[in-house]
Amino acid sequence: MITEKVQQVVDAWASARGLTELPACRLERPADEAHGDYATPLCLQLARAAGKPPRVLAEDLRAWLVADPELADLVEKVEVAGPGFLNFTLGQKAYAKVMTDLLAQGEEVGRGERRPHPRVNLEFVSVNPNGPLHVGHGRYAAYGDSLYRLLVFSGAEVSTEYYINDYGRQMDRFGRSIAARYAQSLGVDLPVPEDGYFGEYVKDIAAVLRDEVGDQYLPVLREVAESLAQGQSDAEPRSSAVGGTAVGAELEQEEEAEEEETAGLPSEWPSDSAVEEAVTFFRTRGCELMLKSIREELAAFGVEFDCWFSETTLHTSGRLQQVVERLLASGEAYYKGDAVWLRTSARGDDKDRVLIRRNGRPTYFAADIAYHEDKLERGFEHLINIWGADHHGYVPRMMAAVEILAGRPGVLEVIIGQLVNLMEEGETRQMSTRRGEMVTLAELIEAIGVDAARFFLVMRSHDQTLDLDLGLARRQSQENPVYYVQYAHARIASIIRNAPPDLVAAVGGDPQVYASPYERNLIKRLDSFSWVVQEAAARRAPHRLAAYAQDLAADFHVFYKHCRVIGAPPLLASSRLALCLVTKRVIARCLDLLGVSAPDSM
RNA sequence: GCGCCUGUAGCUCAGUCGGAUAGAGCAACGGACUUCUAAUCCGUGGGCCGCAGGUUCGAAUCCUGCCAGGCGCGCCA
Repeated sequence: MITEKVQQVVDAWASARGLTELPACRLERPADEAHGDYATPLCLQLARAAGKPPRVLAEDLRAWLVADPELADLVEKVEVAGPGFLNFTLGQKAYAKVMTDLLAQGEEVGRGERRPHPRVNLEFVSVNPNGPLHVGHGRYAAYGDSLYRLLVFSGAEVSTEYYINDYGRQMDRFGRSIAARYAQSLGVDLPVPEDGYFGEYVKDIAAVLRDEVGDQYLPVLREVAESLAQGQSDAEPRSSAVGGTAVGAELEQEEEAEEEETAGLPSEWPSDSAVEEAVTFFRTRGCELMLKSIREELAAFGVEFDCWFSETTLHTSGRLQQVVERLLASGEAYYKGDAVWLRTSARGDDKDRVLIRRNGRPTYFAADIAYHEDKLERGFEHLINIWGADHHGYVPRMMAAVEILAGRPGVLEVIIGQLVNLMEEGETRQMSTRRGEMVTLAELIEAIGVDAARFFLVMRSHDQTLDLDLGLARRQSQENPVYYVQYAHARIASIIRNAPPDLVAAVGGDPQVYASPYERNLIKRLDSFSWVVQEAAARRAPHRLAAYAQDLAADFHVFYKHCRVIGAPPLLASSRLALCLVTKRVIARCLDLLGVSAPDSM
């Protein structure tokens, strides 16, 4: 509030002095209390352009600020300090005014003005439906969902989306793995393919499908098993690559690196129509079941999506072929060496990329282009994708592709989240969906609960790799800062419960008195909430909300220690209760934006 | 080799796109419950902001080079 007022006067002053190129007049909270409640280095920044010493500018501006009657009412004094800082000390009225303003905003305190444009599409998680969510995915789920809530609260129009990679060889392997477990459970020794999925969850899916179809697919799989037994002499074990730890990363992708392209099913399995049909069944149903479980797990984690988009539909609807044809027609794509390429190198990529392979099959990239075209056609004006750091090499080509589709740059924004480093009692632990070695999100939630897990996963910058030691997390969950914040909320709820009804009813109607530094610090913190929201949204940095919530809780706990509410003289009591009420609302909002509950008692 | 991210207290990390004496939590030590919830509060100790230059009134922040760690660089998905 003070910031806006000061900005007005500064603008007037600047235009009167003929100063343009004005940097934003930031009011900072100085570390040293001797420097007032707020300070700005504006004049230092302006000195060069103005051709005057900063202190001279500051004195001049100070005169303007002091002369403004409205500002003079709020600010006790303005001082020129140091090399040219302007320090503001707030007066009594400023605190009452801020509080009146915050109270009037009710539950919506801090919410930004609604901006219907640009319509934003936010895609995140998008885990392949061939295994359970692990904690790495959990980080993107927590981050993406908090970002979504934050963007909406800051005023943006946002829709969330999960892209289902339910097409391609990865899914075939998944289907064959389920088929093998299905056969095994019925007494047929059909081994899981070497490039298949070995996790226990595959057996669970197989058991469900066995209940669904009985032994319907057993004969055909028995034939497969016999055929494999005959020709197994040339099978050689593939070395098991061990990559980094993996969060959005799927190790299986590395392991297939040198593999030959094959059109249909992998070579070991006979490729007749009956086998294909069986595999299709297990793949399709397995994918559905896996997706269902992923969906339920995310919902339990507090994460829901507006749209679940299937990659397969891009292939079956013809959209993929159509977009490639359009790109060829416009000259953005071309034939070379029997393959179709896209001119991404003309738009910042290292080289052009293949859309349609020599063998006629489209690349994953081509499907992604069709997908993003679909997003644009659905009316989205800004596309945000959250990817793991292991996909950052893919960014330039996708940016180029969307630039071509949209006809202008800047439509696609890719946020790269760093990975989660899994540790077990200090030892690095490798993860692989294929081998079924992972710490699942469900495990983490079971160990420390949704609130602590979400807070932990989102409280650090997404640009920072995150170390997670499950054993340590379990032991230290009581130290999770989320409880510190929640406790402040519960304490306030308790005060409100214990307060006389007439006191609660009177809140907001009284003139307010805030004289102590504990009350004033809390008010200043609350006053900055809307700025924090806008800043966190603009920088795609929900972790700032976590930091803010901790600061706010700390300010409250100190206030609580020193300032009694119930039993204080009536005017003071209602003023303080108002402060409690606003604090409670802001804490609850912060926690909600982080997907964390705000309990009334602990 | 090239590209992206990171390097801040013993540990985990903030640091408001260049501001005043670099912050918090945990860990260590010492205090505070007869009062609205002690999951709290108060105090103490702890730092070549990876290293070296540069830009300027001013650098953890911007630029260059180096060092270290993570990730990536397919007609894989």
